[in-house]
Amino acid sequence: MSKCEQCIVREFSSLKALNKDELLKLANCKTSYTIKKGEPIFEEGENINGIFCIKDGVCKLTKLSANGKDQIVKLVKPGELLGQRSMISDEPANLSAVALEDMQVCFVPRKEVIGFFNVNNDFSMNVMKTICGDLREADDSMVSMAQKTVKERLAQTLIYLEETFGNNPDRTLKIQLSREELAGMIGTATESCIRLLSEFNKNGWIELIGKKIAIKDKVKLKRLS
Amino acid sequence: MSKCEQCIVREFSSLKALNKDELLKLANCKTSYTIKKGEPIFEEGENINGIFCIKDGVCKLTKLSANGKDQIVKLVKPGELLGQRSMISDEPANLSAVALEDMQVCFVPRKEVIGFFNVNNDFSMNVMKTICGDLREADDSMVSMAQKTVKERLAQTLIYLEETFGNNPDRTLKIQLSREELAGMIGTATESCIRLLSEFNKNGWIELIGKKIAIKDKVKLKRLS
DNA sequence: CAAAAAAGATGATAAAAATCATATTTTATT
DNA sequence: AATAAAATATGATTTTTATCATCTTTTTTG
Repeated sequence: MSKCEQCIVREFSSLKALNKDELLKLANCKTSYTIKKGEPIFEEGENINGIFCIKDGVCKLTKLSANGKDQIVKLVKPGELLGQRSMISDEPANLSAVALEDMQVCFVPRKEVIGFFNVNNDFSMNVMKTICGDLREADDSMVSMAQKTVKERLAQTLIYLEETFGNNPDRTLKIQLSREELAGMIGTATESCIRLLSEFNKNGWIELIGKKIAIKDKVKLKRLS
Repeated sequence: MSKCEQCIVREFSSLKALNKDELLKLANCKTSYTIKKGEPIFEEGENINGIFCIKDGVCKLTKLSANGKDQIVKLVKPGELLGQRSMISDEPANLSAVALEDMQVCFVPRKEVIGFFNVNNDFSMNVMKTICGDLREADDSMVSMAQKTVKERLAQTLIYLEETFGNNPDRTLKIQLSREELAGMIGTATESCIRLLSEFNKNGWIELIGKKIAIKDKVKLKRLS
C-alpha cells in the first residue's frame, strides 16, 4: 500500500484539499489497480460505489447510442477523478470508462469520500467546482454537436487534443486515438472522419504519419473551427 | 415583501431544505421581479452574482452559436433555480435565460446563498444533486445531437414537451414554442423543423392546430425517437 | 382597420454526411 | 513467416439536411 501523501497527481485533483490525517485515512482505504489499454474501468449502468483517482494513463468516457456507436463524451487525464457524479447522485454510472493507454488507478469507497465531503469544506467545494466545469463543457459540446459541421468539429477536436495532451518529438499528437475513436469524439461516421483527415492532409493543414497525426497549420484549423 | 415561508414552489427546489430561520433571512434579502415574455433574465457572459428562483412561468436557457443561431440547452420550470453553476464556479453565466411566458422570479444574492450553503448540509447536497442531474442530462443531449437524426430528435423533443409541460384541454402542448425555438431545441434549421412537422402531421402522428401541436400517436413517435 | 412585419409553409436546389463496396495497409495470431 | 483479422483509405451512391426563393397566414403597429 503506497502512501497517498507522496502521490504527485493528487495535487491536480479535488483531493489536494485533504490534510495529513485525511491522507493517511485515504491511503488505508484505497485499493490500487492496473488497467490494460482497451479494458474498462467501469461500465454504463454499473453501480460503482466510490471514486477512481487516475494516477497514470488516459481513458475515454463513452456512452453507447441507440444506433450502436460509442460516443466519446470526455477524455480523462492523470490527476482527475472518476465517478464523482454517481457518488453524489447515488446513481449508477451513466457513462463507461475505458482505458486508452495502460493505466494506474486507485479506488476509494464511497463511504470514505462522503466522510471527507462532510468534514472538509475545501474538498467538497473542489468536487463541486469540477462538476460545474464538466457541466459547462457538456453544454458547450452539445451546442457544437448541434450547430457545427463535422469539418468544424474535427478541426476543433484536433486542436483540443494537441493543447490538452501535447506532442511527441516528431510533432505528432501524443494521445493515440484510432480513426473510429476520433469519429466517436466528433460524432460522425468513421469513413467521414477518415475522408476529412485526408482532405486536411491534402490541404497541408495536418500530416498523416501512419496512424499518427501532426498538426501543420494550427491557424487555418483554428479559423475553420 | 412576500414571505418565502408561504411560497409553494420553494418545495420543488433545493430551498426545501431551509428551516424557518433561514426562510426568514431569505425573505429579507430577496428581491422579486416580473419578467415579460421574450425578455431576458440574464445574458451569456453576464455576472449574475446570485441565484434566481422561478415562481411562475417557463424560460429557455440558450447559447448563441458561431453561426448566429440560438441553441436551446434547457427549459426551466417554476420551482427550479437558475444560476447555481455560476454561483459555485464564481464565473459569469455561460447561457442566457429568456422568458417563454410572463414570469415571476425572485433574486437571492450570492453572499446569502453561500451562507446557507456552508451551514445547511441538506441544502448544499440538494444543489449539488441538481447540478449532477443537469450534467447527466447534458451528456445525454450531447449524444442525441451527435448520433440521432433530426427526425428522431424532433420526435423525442415532442414527447419530452408533452410529458414535462402537459396539454391544454384541446390536447395541444401547453408549452408554446415558435417553430424557430423548436428548431433551436433539436438543433436544426427552422425550415427543416417545419417540414418534418408537416410530415408527422401527414403521417397522423401529430396534428397542427394553427401554431399549436397536438400529439396523436405517441407510440409511433416513441418508436422513432 | 389597413399596412407592415413576422411567422409559418412549401418547392427547388445545393451541400453535407452516411452508407455500401472494395482495396490497401497494418497488426495480431498461429 | 504465413495467414487471418483489424484498421485505414477511397470511390460510388444515397440519404439527410441546409439554403434560397416564394407564397400564405398570422400578428403587430400606426
